[in-house]
Amino acid sequence: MIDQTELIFNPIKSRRTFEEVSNEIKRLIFQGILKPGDRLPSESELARRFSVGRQTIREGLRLLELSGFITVQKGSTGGSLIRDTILNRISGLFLDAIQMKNISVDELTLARVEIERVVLNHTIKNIEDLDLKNLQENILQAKKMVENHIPAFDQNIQFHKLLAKASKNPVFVIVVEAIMAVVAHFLSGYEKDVEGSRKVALLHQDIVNAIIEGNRDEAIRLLEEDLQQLKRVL
Amino acid sequence: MIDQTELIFNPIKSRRTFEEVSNEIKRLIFQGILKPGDRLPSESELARRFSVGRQTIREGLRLLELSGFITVQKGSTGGSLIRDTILNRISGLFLDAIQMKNISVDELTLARVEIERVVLNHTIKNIEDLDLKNLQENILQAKKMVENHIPAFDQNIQFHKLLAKASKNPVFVIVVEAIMAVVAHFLSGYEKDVEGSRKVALLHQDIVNAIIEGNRDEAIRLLEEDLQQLKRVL
DNA sequence: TCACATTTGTCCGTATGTATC
DNA sequence: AGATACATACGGACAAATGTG
Repeated sequence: MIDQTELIFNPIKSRRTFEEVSNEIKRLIFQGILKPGDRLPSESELARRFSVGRQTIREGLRLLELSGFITVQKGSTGGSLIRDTILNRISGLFLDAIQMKNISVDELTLARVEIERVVLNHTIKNIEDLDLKNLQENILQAKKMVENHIPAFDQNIQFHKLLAKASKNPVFVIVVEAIMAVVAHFLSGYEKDVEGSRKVALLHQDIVNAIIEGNRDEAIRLLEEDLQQLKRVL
Repeated sequence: MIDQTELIFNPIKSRRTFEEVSNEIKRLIFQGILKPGDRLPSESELARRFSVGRQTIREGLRLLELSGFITVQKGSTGGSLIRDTILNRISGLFLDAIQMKNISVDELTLARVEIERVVLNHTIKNIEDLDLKNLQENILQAKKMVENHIPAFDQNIQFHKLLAKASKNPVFVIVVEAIMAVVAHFLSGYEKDVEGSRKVALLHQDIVNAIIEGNRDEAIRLLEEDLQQLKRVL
C-alpha cells in the first residue's frame, strides 16, 4: 500500500537554485504582486535578497526571459521589466517544433484552414464594434503601404490575429498566434511581393464585408481562398 | 521613404554571446549533425571550443534546456543530452499563458470541442491499423487500472494525443499536445475519481468502435460527450 | 566499502560595454 | 564629456552529485 501522504507533500527545495529563483518570481507575477511594467531589482540586489550568487540569479532570469515573463535591458535605467504577454514565446517554441519536425507548407495550410475556419465561426458570432474598427484600421494600413509599393506583410498576419481575438476565446487567440508565427517564418523569404500583399489586403476587406453582412458562408469561402493563395505563393 | 535594404538585412551578430551559443547548437540540431541521444561536450570543453567563459555557456544551455532541446544531468556520466521532442516545453509555456490569462474551464472546453472535432475528422480519414492498435492498447490499460481502483488519468489524456497523432498532421499533434497539458493541469486536483476514469474509458472504447465502423457522426457525438463529461467534473 | 575522476551547481572578484543623465 | 548604474562576460574556486575501479 502506498502511503498517500507521499503524494501530497512536494519537495520544497528543487534540485537547482536558479529554478527556485525563477519560480519564486513567477509566483509573484501570477499572484499579481509583480505587474506588467514593474521593474525587478538589479541582479546584485536580487542576489543579496535571495542570498545567492549573481550567476544563479542570471540563470533564473534567463528562464523568465525565455518564458516571456520579462525583458532585460542594458544601461543605467535598464534591468528586468515584467511583460504583459508570453504569447510571442509560445510562438517561438512552436516555430522550433515545426522546424525540428520538417513540417511542410501543405500540412501547415491544411491545419490553418481547419482551425481558422472554426475560429471564424465564433468570431462571426461574438464580434463587437471595436473589433470591426480594429480590422478596418488594419486593412487601411495595409492598403496604404501597398500604394507606396511597400509589402504589408506584418499587417496581413496581424489581420488573422485580430480575427482570432474577436472570437473572444483566449485559447483560440493563443493557438492562432502560434500558427501565425510559423506563417511569418515561411513567408520571410518573400518580403518583396507587393502584388501578393495587395491581393491579400483586398481579400481581407471582402472578408470583413461578409462578416458585417452576416454572410457566414461567404466569409469562410474567402478565408479559405486567402489561405490557399498563400500556399500558392510558397 | 523607407530604405528597403533596412528590411532585408538582419544583424548577423546578436547582442548577447549566450544567445549565439544557443543558436549555434540549435543550428547543429536542426541540420541533423547533433541527433537525439547525443551528448554535448562538457561545459568547460564548450567554453574552450567557443572561446567564451563557462558562465556564458551555462546561460546558453539554460535557453536550450527550457526550449526542450536538451536535458542536463550532474555527475561523472552526466552532461547535456539532445532530446527528441520539444513538445512538452510548448505545453509548459501554453500552461503558463493559460494561468496568466485566467482562462476558464468553459473557454477551454469550447476550444477543445471545436479543435478536437476537426482533428477527429482527419483522424477518421487517415487512421491506420497501427494507430487503432495503439488506441485499443491505451483503452485496455485504462480499463485494467480502474478495475484495480486506480484512476487512469494519464491514459485518458494520452488517448486524445493518440487520436491527434492518427490524423497524420503534425500541426494538429502539437496543438492537441499543448491543450492536453492544460487539461491535465485542471484535472490535477481530481486524481482520486476512479468512477470518472471508468466512464471516460468506456466512452473512449465507443469512440474507437465508431471509428472502425466508419460512423463519423457517432464518433464526433461521443467525443463531444467525452469533453462535456470532463467539464461537469470540474 | 572506499577513494577517485568527471561534470554540473554555485559563489566571488573583476573587467567591460552600454544606455541615461 | 563625464559620471553613474546596470547587464554582460571572464576566470578561479569549491561544493555536490554520480558513476567507476
